[in-house]
Amino acid sequence: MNFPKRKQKIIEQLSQSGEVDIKQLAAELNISEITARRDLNQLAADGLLYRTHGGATKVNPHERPHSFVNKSAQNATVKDAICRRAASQIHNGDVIFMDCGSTVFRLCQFIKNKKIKVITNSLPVVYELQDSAVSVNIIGGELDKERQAVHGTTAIEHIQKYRATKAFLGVDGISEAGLFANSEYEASITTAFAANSAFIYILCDASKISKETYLNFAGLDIINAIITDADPERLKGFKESGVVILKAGI
Amino acid sequence: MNFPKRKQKIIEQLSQSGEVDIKQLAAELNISEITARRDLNQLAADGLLYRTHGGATKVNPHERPHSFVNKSAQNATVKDAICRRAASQIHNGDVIFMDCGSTVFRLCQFIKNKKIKVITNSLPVVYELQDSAVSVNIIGGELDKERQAVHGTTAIEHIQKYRATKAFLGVDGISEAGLFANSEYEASITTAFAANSAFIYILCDASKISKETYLNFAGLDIINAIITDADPERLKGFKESGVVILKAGI
DNA sequence: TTGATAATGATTATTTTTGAACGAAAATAG
DNA sequence: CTATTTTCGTTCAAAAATAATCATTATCAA
Repeated sequence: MNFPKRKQKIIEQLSQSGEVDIKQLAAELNISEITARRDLNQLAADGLLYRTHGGATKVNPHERPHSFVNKSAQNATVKDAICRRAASQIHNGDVIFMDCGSTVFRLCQFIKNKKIKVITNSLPVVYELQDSAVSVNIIGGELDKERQAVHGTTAIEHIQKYRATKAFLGVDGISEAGLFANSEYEASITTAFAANSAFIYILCDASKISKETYLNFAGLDIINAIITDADPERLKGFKESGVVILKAGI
Repeated sequence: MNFPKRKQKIIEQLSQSGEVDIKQLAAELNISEITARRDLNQLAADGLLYRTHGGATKVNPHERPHSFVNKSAQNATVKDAICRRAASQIHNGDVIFMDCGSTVFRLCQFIKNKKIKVITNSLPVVYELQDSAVSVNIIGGELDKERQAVHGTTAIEHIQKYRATKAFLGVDGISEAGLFANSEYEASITTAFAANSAFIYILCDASKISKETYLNFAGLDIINAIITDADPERLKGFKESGVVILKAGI
């Protein structure tokens, strides 16, 4: 039996019973445990299930099936690890900026009970923090329906009125040359956030490291730290810019 | 049984009975007390419950995300009739203000296909117009979670930057003495909308007519028209202020 | 056939999870 | 207020699961 066939069986059983077990899966599909594990890992990487110790469970049977949540399902485990690390940096009383990246979005679940203020241009973040202890400040301006976020000159002016203790931002790419974005809009928002925050964290998974794409809108000097799952070896060059590297344990 | 599975059980029991006990949990899930304790600690760290000595309690006794929807569903037919009339006043190219009232919210469904710009402080309106032809501009500022709307000085400043052709606003009461609101916040937002719009409509069902409540924040002179299902006889006195009465046919 | 590539399995080292023990802290009873 | 009981956190060890590495097998094209 090949992988696509097995994948189908796994998904099927998962949707029925809600969970699968490595041992039982190996026996049932007549494969070794290591292969069963590899299968589950691959499916988890595609966001089709949540990996657990010894097996897997369905993706969020409890959470609201809102269009917001879907986009961020890719690489959920890696992103969650990064966000858990990020959340440990946030303490009661903080005022934080959050931008509209899918990684940053997953930070919401870990800060719901903190007594902090969040200033954001991301609708999914607003929605997610609606029933939480967090005080939310929405950045005003034109709504970009594609990205479900606010942008434009009004948004920039709004940001400039506020000062945050910490900013948690995503990028499309980052290298020793600095930060990269796929659009001017994202770049200007990120720059504004960075200029008005005391400490700036970049959240990015390994795929963004050393990736140079479209617009190099700022140098590494405007940020203070990078939280990532990537091997610190790959980030050695970054340290010369005084950027702190925080490794997220998966 | 692994952690995600246990987590699910714990949350489930918590939402039912409101509290869990370490000993009972350990016996029920067939785990040691120390593991039960660790589970509760982790869930508490993620803000999913409150840790107590010997157990845990629910974190959010008030489930209120439906309150807005419920309120908006009351008198639905009447409100829809009012909104249908209001929608007939809106044409392509208009720039309109919409506030956070439950009546105004129902206007969304009638304008989804119009090529207009909507400027609003209401989150439900934003969500509702997400997949529509309408270009949305969100007013920035502090989020009032109770009313799911933005308010505060930043919001007022934001409104003052824009000019609308028409404004569609709700009130808590209206009489010959003018407009009434239940809070300063709503009053200041309504005033700001009115001051920056060329033509101001008030949407209100019969129950609001001649109702004087709490704060009389403005006279009838700041508005141009009232769209209502009420008998025009009851509104005779209003016409002396130059206000147009538009009767909504049920 | 032959070589290259991908999938699978086996082995080992590492990590995670779990439970037990014990002193410290908190709640309760007297 | 003190003593007792309960609960908590920490440390340590065992067991399970995992990741990493290497070997084997299967597949496919030249």
